[in-house]
Amino acid sequence: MSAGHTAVTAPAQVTGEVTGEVIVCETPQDECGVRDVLDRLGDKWSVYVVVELSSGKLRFKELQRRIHGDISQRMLTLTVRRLERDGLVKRTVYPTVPPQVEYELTELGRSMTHLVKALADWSIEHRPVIAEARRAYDEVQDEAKAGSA
Amino acid sequence: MSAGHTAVTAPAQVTGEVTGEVIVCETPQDECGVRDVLDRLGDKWSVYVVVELSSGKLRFKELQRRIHGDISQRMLTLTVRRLERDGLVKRTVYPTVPPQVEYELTELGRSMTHLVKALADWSIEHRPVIAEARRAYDEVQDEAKAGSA
DNA sequence: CCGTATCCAACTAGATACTG
DNA sequence: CAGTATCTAGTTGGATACGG
Repeated sequence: MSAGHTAVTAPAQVTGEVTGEVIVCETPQDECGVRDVLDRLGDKWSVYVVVELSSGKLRFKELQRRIHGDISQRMLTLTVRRLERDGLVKRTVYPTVPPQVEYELTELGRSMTHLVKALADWSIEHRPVIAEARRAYDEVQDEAKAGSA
Repeated sequence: MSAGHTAVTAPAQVTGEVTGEVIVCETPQDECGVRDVLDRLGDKWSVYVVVELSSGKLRFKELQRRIHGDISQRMLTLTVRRLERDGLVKRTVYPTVPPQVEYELTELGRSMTHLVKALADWSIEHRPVIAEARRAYDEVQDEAKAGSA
C-alpha cells in the first residue's frame, strides 16, 4: 500500500516450512509466509466477515448489519475487497437499479473457516485463563506503580 | 491502551459460542471473544516470538537475533510483555550482573503453537492460490485504470 | 443500494539515546 | 544485558459527504 488510503494491495512473500510440533523456516528472512494469512486475519474486520459469510451468501447491507461492533461502510468495503483480492470471497454484482451486490466465500475461503473456528474455539476455551492472567499482571503492575509513588 | 506509547494494557471481552461448522455468537456485540486471540496474533511480531519460543527457552538477545526481519529492542520488549500479560509467555529474571532474562512458553502458550502451526500450514499450502488470485485481481484493476485513462 | 473521496484521529512500529 | 524514554513516520480505522 504505497500511496492511497484506499489501496488494497499488499507486499509479497516467500518460502517456508513447518515440521512436527516445532515450527521451522528454511530461510530465516522469509517470514515463513505466515504473514500472508496473518495480514488478513490480523486486521480488525476480516475474521468477522468470514464468520458471517460462513453461513451463506449475503448482500452488502445485510453483511454490514450482521457484523459485530458497527463496521463502517468504508471499512466493510476495504475488508471485502482485500478478501476478494486474496480469493477468499467472491463478489457478484447484479446490474440492477438500485444496484445489488452479493458476497460469498470461495472454496478457498471455506477452507479457512476451519482455522477461524479453531481460533475461536481456542479463544473461548482459554478466555478465562487469559483474563485472569491479565488481571494478575495488571495488579502487580499497579502495585509496583503505587509502591514507587 | 489508553494513553502511553509503551503501555501493554488492552480492552476487555465477553462471551461467545461456536457451533458446528458455522460460527455463531450468543450476543452479537461481544465480538465472540475472538478478538482476544486476534489482537495478539495480529500484531507484527507476536507470532514469531511464539514460533521461536516453541523450540525452547531463550534469552532476550538470543530471541532478538532469531526473529526474522530484524525486530527492534523496543518492539521485542513490547511484544514479550504483551505475551507475558496474556499468560502465554513466562519471563524469568536472574538478578545477576549483567542481568539475564529468560523467556519460555507457558502451558497456555504451548497450547497455542498448534494453532500457529495450523495457520502456517494453511498459509503455505494455499500460498500459490492466493498469489495467483492477487495477481489476477491486480491485473484486472490495472486494466480498468488503463482503460479509463 | 453500493460504493468512492476526503479529512482526521489513533495506534503501531522504527531509530536513537540513555540507564540499572 | 536488558531494558526505558523520546521522537517520528507510516498505517489503520472512523466520520462524513458525495456519486453511479
